[in-house]
Parts: sequence; structure tokens; C-alpha cells
Amino acid sequence: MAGIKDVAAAAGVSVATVSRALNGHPSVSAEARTRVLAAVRTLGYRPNAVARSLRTDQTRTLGLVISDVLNPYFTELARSVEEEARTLGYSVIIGNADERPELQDHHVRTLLDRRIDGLLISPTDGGSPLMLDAVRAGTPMVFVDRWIPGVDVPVVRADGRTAVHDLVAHLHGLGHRRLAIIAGPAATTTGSERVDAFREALAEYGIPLPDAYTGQGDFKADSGRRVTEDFLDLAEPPEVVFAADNLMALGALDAIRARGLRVPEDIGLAAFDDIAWFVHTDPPITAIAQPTGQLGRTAVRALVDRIEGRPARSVTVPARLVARRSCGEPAHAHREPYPARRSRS
Amino acid sequence: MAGIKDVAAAAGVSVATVSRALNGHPSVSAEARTRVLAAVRTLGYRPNAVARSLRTDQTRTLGLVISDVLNPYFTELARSVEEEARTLGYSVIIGNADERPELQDHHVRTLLDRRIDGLLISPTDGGSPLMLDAVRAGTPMVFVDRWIPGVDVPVVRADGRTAVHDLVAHLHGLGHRRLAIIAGPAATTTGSERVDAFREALAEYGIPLPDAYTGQGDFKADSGRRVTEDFLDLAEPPEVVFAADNLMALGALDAIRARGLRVPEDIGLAAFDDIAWFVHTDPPITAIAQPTGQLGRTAVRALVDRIEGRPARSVTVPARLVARRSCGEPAHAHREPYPARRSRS
DNA sequence: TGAGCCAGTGGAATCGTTTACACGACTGAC
DNA sequence: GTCAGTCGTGTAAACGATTCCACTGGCTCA
Repeated sequence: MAGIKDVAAAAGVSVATVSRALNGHPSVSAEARTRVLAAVRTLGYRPNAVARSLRTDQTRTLGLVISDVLNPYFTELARSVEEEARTLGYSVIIGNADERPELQDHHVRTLLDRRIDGLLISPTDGGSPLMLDAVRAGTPMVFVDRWIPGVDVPVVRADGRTAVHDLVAHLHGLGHRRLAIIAGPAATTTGSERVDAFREALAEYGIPLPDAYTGQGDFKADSGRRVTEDFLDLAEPPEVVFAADNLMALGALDAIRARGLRVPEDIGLAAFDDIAWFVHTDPPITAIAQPTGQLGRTAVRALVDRIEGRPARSVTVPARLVARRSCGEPAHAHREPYPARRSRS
Repeated sequence: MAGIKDVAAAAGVSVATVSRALNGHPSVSAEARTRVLAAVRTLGYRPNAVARSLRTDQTRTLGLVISDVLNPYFTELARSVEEEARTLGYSVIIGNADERPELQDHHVRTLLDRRIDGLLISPTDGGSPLMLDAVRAGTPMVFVDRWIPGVDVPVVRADGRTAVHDLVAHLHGLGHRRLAIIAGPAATTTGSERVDAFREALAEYGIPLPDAYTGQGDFKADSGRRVTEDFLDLAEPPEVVFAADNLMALGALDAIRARGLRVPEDIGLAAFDDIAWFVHTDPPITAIAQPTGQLGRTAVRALVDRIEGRPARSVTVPARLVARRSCGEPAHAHREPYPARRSRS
């Protein structure tokens, strides 16, 4: 493969001039520039990004470590992250932690080894020594969706508190009183936060949240199924199950169907995170929607700010309730088609 | 950040010895090795992958360019690819082409610039000059799912021919005769192949496939919606619509619902590519399932074979029909729960 | 005893860029 | 006519690893 030396030879100039011409450095004569460009074209020369990175100590690459690629929420996040990064001239390497801390560490480590310019991460746990070290070492970093308390890193996320309140109000209005939740891992902020918000909202209606009604999930479908089975085995099963993410909702639906029960007649179901398929499930599922694309774009901008020496701020945007029919009675409102924000693809 | 020189100094040996110790080179004394390892530990040294790549001319990185990250099929593919690559000691950089040839080129170019060791690609079109050049230049490459005819690159894919025949037989058995298809882009092999297989299967039953019944989609939801609307506007609309991928099926479902029609009573729906949510849509959707994880793993192994100098073979595995209720009458068979293969996550 | 070999090591070249520095030619001001 | 400044360019030193080659000392074997 042709190197910069070949180009220099072909253009009859030095490698320094080639480099300058290619990088838009001002002091290159028009003539030299055209000769270089011509040589580049005929040789099909492309600069070796590896060598360049070594010299300049920047890779123009962002690392994104997400908790689960199979989760449409993170997929959408990843997509918007890549999109925004690309317009800012960065590539992104995605690592899938699969909700496993050791895998997360693996990815963080290899990303760091590759000298990515910055790290976007949605931590699976409370923070390994490795990650804490990286923060201390000054690696530009931004947390997205989830974060690690007590660590000084900007956080870009959606606040579901209000939406959860709205959900509980909605459920209460439909006459439901026995409400259960399938929680995410307590080690994650989204895991504990959603339960807290739920409990808090219930309290306002004087409804308790007994232990039997808080199942421990791991944000994956299987756990949703398992927890739901436990709920259904209860002497007094809940009237509505609220899954803290969409995959656990899928599992819950599996479990409910496997018993031959019907939603919402026999039991209601709601989920955190809205996805396109929720419109077409039987019945359409009431969910709390995050402005995912916006989160991804904002997070990238924050990270790039940090990388390029500008101050980066934390950002919190509200999530909102999308009431459908999975908790009983036709929703008071808008029958919504395939959500508009997705069609921007 | 500590470099190999610091380690050498701390261990009282030369950088050469450090490098040898770290790379398991045989001729390093046990004593030197332990001193090096100790220094590495205390300094928290990690080799700079960029420098290493420059010198060794290999990045231990694979590029994966897929057509659409939002498509669960490709998401699952990406996941299995990463998984297998990781066990083989490679990282993977994912590029999302979003079904746009110019974006695909962008990703191929930046991946090549980064000197990835090999490229796994599911081409969006018939092959840009860039890609053809890369093949000619000897870049290790493997096509997955889709391929470019006439190019000498191993292909790992599922053959849906038999499954499409099974589908048509299934539909015919249910009494349907007016069958339409939402095709993918003709520039993709999967786009044209699925139509061909469909047409061929119909022919066996003496059923024609008029132009009015073959809509042109682009593998994304919007096109499925649009084409389906056209179908429904026909004087004699089809009895069943077969979408060539799951996103177009989603769009079709949107369009059908928007007219207040019901599946399967008013119109049947089937899709290529099976996803977990198809079990829970209203009604559950009949689909053709590919062994996605297996495809991803096989493709990676083929690519790594090619990279490491072993011969790489093309592999074709069969897809299979999963009959559910979206085309009429309860499927003759197995009510299937959440598919087992997914739970291996 | 001496030649040959081997294990272990260090010095230095190398990978393909970017960029600090030096240099010559020219311009314009005094 | 000299001096300072500018412009365009080239030479060479980085960047941080791997690896070729040469060297030393100890050993074996004839």
C-alpha cells in the first residue's frame, strides 16, 4: 500500500510538504499542492490512521460501552451516538457489556489500550477499580443513561420520575391498587431509581410496595419471565406489573401468556422504555418513553466538548408516559401510529 | 501514561527484554520475567495498541459493516460477531450503513484507514469502486447475509429458498391465492433473491405474481408502510402480504392498522427474519427464521481463517418457516414460547 | 584446550506519520 | 545596500512499540 513517501517521490517534493498539503497547512505553494493532490489521486494514497494516531496522540475515536446491544433502547442510543460522532469527525467503537461487569471491564480496557479519545459509558455496575482509575487518570468520559454516584463525570440521562408518577396516576385512575415492579439490578442507577420513583409515587396514593411485589431482574428478558412467574404464584398476585425495561417486559409477557392469562383483563403490564413494537403487541403496551436520540447526541457533544478542552455539562431531560391499552381500558387519548421520531431514519 | 521505557527502567532491563517478557517470547530468564511483571504491575503499564499496530502491521480488529443497526436481525448478527471475535482475540468496529451506499463507503474507507485486519460486510448495493478495489488489493473480506455477485469473496448466509417454498405451501393450504410481496432493494442479493424464490414457489402452484403485487421496499419500516398502502388501494388487494424483512413487516402492520383492518381476517401478513416480538404481536406473525447467531459466528471464523492464512470457505445454512397465526387459522402446530436460542444470552 | 553452540540480553532500526527547526530566496523598509 | 521578515521547503526527530543482529558468558563435546 502506497505510503506518504511514495506520494512525495511521485510529486517531487518532500514528505513534509505532502503532509502539509494534505492537512491544509497554509504555507504550501499552490503548485506543490496540486502536484501532491495529483500524486495522491493516481496512487490512491490514503494516510495510515495508525501512524497518524501514534504521532498526534489522538485517534479521533470514541468508545461506547453499552449494557446490552440486543436491547432496542441501547441500539437506538448507539445509532444516534454514531451519527452525531460522525458529523463531528469521530468514529465510534461499540462495546457490548451484556450487563456483565467483567465484560464491561474487558471493553473499557481494550478501548483504553487503543487510546480512544473519550469514553461514553452506561455503567453496568457501581464502578470497577479500572474505571475509577480511568476517571482519575483524566480520561475524557461521559455517563449516559446510567451513572456512578460520587464520581465526577458528566451525566446525560432522562429523568423518569415525573413519568413514573404519571404512570401510577394512570394506573390508580384505572382502579388498580396492587402494583408490582420488576426492578433492574440495584447496582445500576436506573435499576434503583425507577423503583424509588415508583415507590414514592405509590406512597402518594397511600399504596404500599411490599417486598413480594418488587422482583429483582437484570434488565434481560429471562429475568422478567422468572420474576413474573413468581408474581403469578402469589396468593394475591398484582393487578399490574411494571417492568423497568422493555426486555423484561417481553419476558413478563412470555410468562403471562404461558399461563394462558390475558393482558390487560387478567393482569396489566407497563414498561420503562418505549419501542416501536409496543404499538403492535397484543395489546399495545403502555410505556415510558425516553428521548433516546436526543440523549445520544447530547452525550456525544458533551464528550467532544470535554475532549477538545471545553467544559462539559451534565444534562437531564424528562421522559414521558405513553398510555396504551395494556393496563386496562382504551387509553383516553391519541391512538398513535409508528412514532414519528423513528421515521427520521 | 507509563510506557515500555518506564517499565524497562523500573525493572532494570532493556525495552527489548520487556517486550519479550510481555509477549511470551521463550528466551527470557525467569528472573527477568518476574522483575518485568512486577514493574508492569506497580506502574499499571498497558501496551499502547496503536504503536504496536504500527510496528506489527496488524490491529487485531475486524470491521463489520451492516445495513441497519435498528434492524434486530443485524443487531443479533452484530452481537454474535463480536462474541466470536472476542473469543478469537479480535475486537470489532461496527459501521452502520443505514442502507445508504455512500454511508457504507464512508465506513469502509475509515475502517481501511484504520488498518483493520479484515472486513465483514453485508453490502447495501452492488459494490462501489472502493469496495471492489479493496477486494482487488487483497483485503481479507467475507460477505455475510448479502453478497456481491461475481466477486471472489467467501459468503456466509442463510438460504431461504426452501423456507419460502414452505411458506407458499402454508399459504396455499390456507386457501390464499392472491399473494403479494414487499421486496427489498433489487441491488441487494437478499432483495432480489427473496422475490425470485417467492415467484418460483408461486409458479409451482400455478399462481402468478403480477407487478401490482410486487412492491419495492428498502428494508426499512416506512417503505413497508407505503407499499402496503398501495396494495390496499388496489381494486383487488392481495389476501396475504409477505414482507422481505421484519422492519417492512412492522411498517405493513402500521398501514393495515391505520385503515382499521385486521390481521389475518382482512389480510394476512408474513415476514422474512424472525424476531422475539413476533410472538407477541397481534396476532403472532408467521416468519422465516434465520440461524442468525450461527451465521455471525461462522462468518467471523471464515474471516479469521482468511486473515491468518488459512483457506476460507463459503457457507450456506437453511432458514426455516415458523408458522404462527398472522395468515389465518391457528398454526397446525407448536405454540412456541420465547425462542430458546435467544435465551443463551 | 579450544571450537562451537546456546541462552539471555541490549542496541538500534523500523513502522508511517507530523512537526520543530533550519535554510535559502525574495521583499520591503530604512 | 543592508537588515529583518516572510514564504516555501526540506531534514530529521519524535511517537511507542517489535524485532533483527551482535554480543557475552557458560557449557558441551571432540
